[in-house]
Amino acid sequence: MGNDNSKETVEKLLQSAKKEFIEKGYMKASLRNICKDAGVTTGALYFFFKDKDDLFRGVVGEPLRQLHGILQSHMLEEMEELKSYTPGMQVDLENDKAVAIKVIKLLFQYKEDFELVITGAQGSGLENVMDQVADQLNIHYSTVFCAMRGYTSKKQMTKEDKFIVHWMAHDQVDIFIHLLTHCKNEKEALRQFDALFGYIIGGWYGAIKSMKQF
Amino acid sequence: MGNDNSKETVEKLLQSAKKEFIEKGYMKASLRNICKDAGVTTGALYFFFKDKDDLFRGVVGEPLRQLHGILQSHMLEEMEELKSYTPGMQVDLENDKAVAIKVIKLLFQYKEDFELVITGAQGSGLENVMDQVADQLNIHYSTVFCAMRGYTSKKQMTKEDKFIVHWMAHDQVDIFIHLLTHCKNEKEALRQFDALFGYIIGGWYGAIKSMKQF
Amino acid sequence: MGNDNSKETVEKLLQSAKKEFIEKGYMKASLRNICKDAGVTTGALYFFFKDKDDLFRGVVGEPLRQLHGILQSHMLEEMEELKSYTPGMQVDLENDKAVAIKVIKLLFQYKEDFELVITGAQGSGLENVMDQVADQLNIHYSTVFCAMRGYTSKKQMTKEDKFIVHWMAHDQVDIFIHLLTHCKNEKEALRQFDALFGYIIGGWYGAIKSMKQF
Amino acid sequence: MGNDNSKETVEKLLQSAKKEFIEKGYMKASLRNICKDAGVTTGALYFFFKDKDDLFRGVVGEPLRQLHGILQSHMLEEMEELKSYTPGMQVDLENDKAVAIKVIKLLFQYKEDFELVITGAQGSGLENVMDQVADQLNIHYSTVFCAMRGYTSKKQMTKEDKFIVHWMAHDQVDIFIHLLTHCKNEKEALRQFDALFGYIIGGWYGAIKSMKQF
DNA sequence: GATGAATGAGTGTTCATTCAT
DNA sequence: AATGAATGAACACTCATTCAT
Repeated sequence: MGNDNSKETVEKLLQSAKKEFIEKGYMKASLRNICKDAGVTTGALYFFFKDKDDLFRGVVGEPLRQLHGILQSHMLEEMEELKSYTPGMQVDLENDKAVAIKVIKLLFQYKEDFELVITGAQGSGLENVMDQVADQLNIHYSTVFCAMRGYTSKKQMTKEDKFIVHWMAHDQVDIFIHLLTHCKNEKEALRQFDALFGYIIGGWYGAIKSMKQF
Repeated sequence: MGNDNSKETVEKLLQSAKKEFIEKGYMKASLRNICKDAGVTTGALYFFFKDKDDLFRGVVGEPLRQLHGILQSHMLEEMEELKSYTPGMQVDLENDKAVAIKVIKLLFQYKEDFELVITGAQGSGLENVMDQVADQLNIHYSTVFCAMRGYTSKKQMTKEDKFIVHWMAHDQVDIFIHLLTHCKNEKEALRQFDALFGYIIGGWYGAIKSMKQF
Repeated sequence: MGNDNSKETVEKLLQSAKKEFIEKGYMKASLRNICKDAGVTTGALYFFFKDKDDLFRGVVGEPLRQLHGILQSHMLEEMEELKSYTPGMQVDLENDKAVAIKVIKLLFQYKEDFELVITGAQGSGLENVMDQVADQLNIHYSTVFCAMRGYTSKKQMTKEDKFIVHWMAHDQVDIFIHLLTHCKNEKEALRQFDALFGYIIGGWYGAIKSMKQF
Repeated sequence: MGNDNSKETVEKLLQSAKKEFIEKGYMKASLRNICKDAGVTTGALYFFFKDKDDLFRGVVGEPLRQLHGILQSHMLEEMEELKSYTPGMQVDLENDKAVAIKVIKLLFQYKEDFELVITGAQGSGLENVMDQVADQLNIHYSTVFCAMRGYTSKKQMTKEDKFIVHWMAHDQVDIFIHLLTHCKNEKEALRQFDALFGYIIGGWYGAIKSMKQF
């Protein structure tokens, strides 16, 4: 079947590619260097990957898919819960915290890959992928925000509401990135996350308090 | 002196460079295109600018210098004030707010340039310049933090203290960036800043509250 | 025997190849594309065909062989007839016309294939195949020409004789090509052929008349 | 000014390019080979020529422009003449012959270049340029044809008229090509052209005679 | 102050073909 | 009869930079 060799080749290629992408970033990375390092010709690379972008996705795609999965399933759950939501009910932020912890664990499991996506994806098709995560979170936070305010539809959100929620979504992402890039391991990140979670909650109430219409 | 012509040439070059850098980002920008657009040969460019990086600095250097200046002088003032600081005194956050407003005004005065630095500097020597701003702010916030806590030396800061202060510095920068990229003009930015300032203050207290040793 | 599968594979390959060759021409056609379209690996292609050129011949070989056959058998007949030829005898051009009609019918029967040979064979071993047809016709027309002139041997032909005969052979081929590429079907081609046959006959006499030695 | 060197470089490049294009045809020609042969780097080539196609035009463009010029000015003259045309007047075919002779002279002046265009342009932007010449001639011959027939407008032409005129235009081009590729010099070509001119005139009348509506 | 020419290394990508299995 | 993997050379083209004039 030639299965052994082929898997090995792909694996080598992915390893060499990761090394090069991390070192130089997507744009400056050289496919020739990658192939040379993998001990393979460029033709072989193109047998397994459509193009440079596809190779990049080969390196970081799986972790991203998992991240997407966690967030997606969390949001589906939430949809279920909100069906039985009645105004005045307490919105459970602990659930959010649990998800965040899951995310942090994933981030550190694939530390190199996520760092690569964050700092080295420019020029690739994934250069805005973290913004997409922020957009996903934006939807989530909008829902929570409306629930807290007793809005029955997102259409009731004012421009200012939307702005602060959007900011929060972005900031949530930045917190994850900050933890990933400033903590040496998962354990430390989880410890620091407590304060950061306090920060974002405090921030939220602080922002709302300073908005006139309350 | 031929001063007229030379200034014109430099000006044209800077304009064309800005256009190209904004459109393509530092790395993908082509000096050839810039020269063609400026109606000038590459040799002329290299008479005025050392290399690609120097040209980039020529485009965004001045706004960055002004930003740096605002922050620097603010911090020098602060140093003066803190000399006469005695524990128990109220730390004036309103001063911070005033500086932030100055910064926002500057950001919108040179909107294109700062956006360029934020999104298109990768590959240039300025790719980390916003991190340097965060580092500057980090020093500032450390000082304030210590004052609030009654520390007499930064050496009294715990690891956790340092972490949250570092985060705040980064987040402050992100707030500026968020305002710049999400508000259509200075006026709107200043309006939204209120809530965001509330956010960061609230965040601060929220973070501190959640830290055990308090 | 596995005969069924193999025939299917070859058939698919030939179909896909024809599509690709027509679309891109011999040189720009990609064996990879052909195999992908045929749902087969390149190895399979190379089991049935020696190389790219052989594949091209696989597509257009049969029609070309038939064309060659028609012309060949026509020329053999002619050889027979000319054995019983005596000077002064009328040379029968109607026979030529009959052959031409056979050719036109064949051309339209395999319209795509012949168009492919005519416009897309460059780079392949068949790029000059229509010139070879012209050379075949050249022999034929030389014979007819000599008969008309009362020459007993082709050696009696002058340089000018040879030139005009050669031209006629080429032009005959061009007429076929013109009909193939400018008429939408066999029926229209046969109708237009009448005028074109008139043209070539008129041309012949016109050419001869303008040659001094007559 | 560097004028001397630059002109030399371009000249060398064009010479090497012509050699390579003639030998291999447009598609198979290698820019690398051309540069190597010219003793120049590929970058230098791209300083003078936009791309491969531009280089090809650099080689054969001038002759083509002259050919176009001859035909164009001839057709403008004709337009003038036809203004004073009255039905029944003799249409002067001698003028056509004079133009043809001019063309033949041009063809042999730039023999290599025209042969290149005819046989090696496939894949370049000039691959259909001889068809465009035929189209130019088509307009011309339509005019002459209508004059001969006493038509007052081209709209009176039947489908068959158009077909035969179109064929003649193509055949006229083929005659030029045939002379170029089968005669060793201008002198021989001009001599053979007489017979060929007789051929085309004879062909014309032969075609018309065989069309029913006369 | 500025030109125009040239460098030389580099880019991602594609190709027909081969061959062990 | 056919696969899947790999080769290795080639491709057109772009780049920042240099330098004599």
